[in-house]
Amino acid sequence: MSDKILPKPTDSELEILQVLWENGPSSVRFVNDELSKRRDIGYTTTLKLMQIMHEKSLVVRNTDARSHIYEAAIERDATQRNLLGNFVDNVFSGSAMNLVMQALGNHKASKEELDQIKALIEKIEKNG
Amino acid sequence: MSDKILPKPTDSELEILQVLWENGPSSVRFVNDELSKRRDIGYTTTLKLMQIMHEKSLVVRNTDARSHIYEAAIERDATQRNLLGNFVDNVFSGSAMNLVMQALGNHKASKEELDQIKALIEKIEKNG
DNA sequence: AAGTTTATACGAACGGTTTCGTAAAAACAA
DNA sequence: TTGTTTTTACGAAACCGTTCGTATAAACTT
Repeated sequence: MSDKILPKPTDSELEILQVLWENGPSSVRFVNDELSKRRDIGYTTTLKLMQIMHEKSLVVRNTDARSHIYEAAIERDATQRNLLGNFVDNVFSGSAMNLVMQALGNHKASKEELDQIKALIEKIEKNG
Repeated sequence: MSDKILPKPTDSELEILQVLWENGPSSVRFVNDELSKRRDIGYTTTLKLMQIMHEKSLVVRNTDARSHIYEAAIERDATQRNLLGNFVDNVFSGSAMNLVMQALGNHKASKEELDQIKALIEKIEKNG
C-alpha cells in the first residue's frame, strides 16, 4: 500500500550496490577502498553517491557510530530482474531469447555451466 | 588501422537505431513517425538526435535530396554484443551465466525457443 | 508571385549524474 | 591542550542527454 516505487539505480550506484551485496553492511571507507581497486575515485565522491542513494532509499544506514554503516535496501535478484527487463526491451527489442542466444553464443561456457542450463531447461519443460 | 572507437549509443539513440536496423535507410520524418507510435516525441527532437548521431558517426546520411536519408553505421549484432558485455559487467558482476539463468528462469519460453537453445548448446558442446 | 507546408540548422534550457573542494565536527595522538 | 586525522555535510561546478523554440531555406499550392 505505502510501498514506493524505487528509482532505477545508475551505473555508479550499481557499482556500490555490488559491493554492499557481496560484503554486507559497510562503511563509506570500505566501499571506497573497494571501488578504488577498480578505478580512480575520491572519497567524498563515494560518500556523496551513498548519501544520494540514501535519499533515494536505495540503501539504509545506521548512524549510531561515527562512521555510518550502509546496507543495500533492494534485493540483488529483484534488481537484476528489473534491469534485465529494461535492457531486453531497449537493446533486444523485447526478445529475451535473442539475448540468451547472444550471451550463450558469445561466452565460452564450461561444461558445468552448460549442464546447469540444460538442467534448468528440463525443469522448465516439465513444469510447462 | 584508422578505425575510431565509436561511443556507446544512449537509450534514445538505440530507439532510433532499432528503427533503422529494421527498416533500412530512412528519413527523419519516417523515424519520427515510428517513434511516435510508442511515445510522445517532437519532430525536431528526433532530428536533433539523429544529427548528433551523425556527429558521433553512429549513422551515415545522404544529403542529396532535400530530406536527408539516414542509415545505421554500426551493425546490430556487434552493438548488441558490446552492450551486452557492458551490462553483464555492471549488473551481473561479469557472470554471463547468471544472466542467462535469470533470463531463462524469468521468461516464459515456448517449446520451440527452448529447442533452439538446446540445439545451440549441443553445437557448442561439439565444437568445445 | 504570395502564402503555406516541410525540411534543416542552431542554440539554449532543463534535469540528472558525477565529481570534488571546503567547512565543521568528532576522535585520536603528542 | 594542541594539533592531526577521520568523518560527515553541503554546495557548486562540469558534463551529458533530452527536449524544444525559433530562424532559415527549399518546395509546393493557388
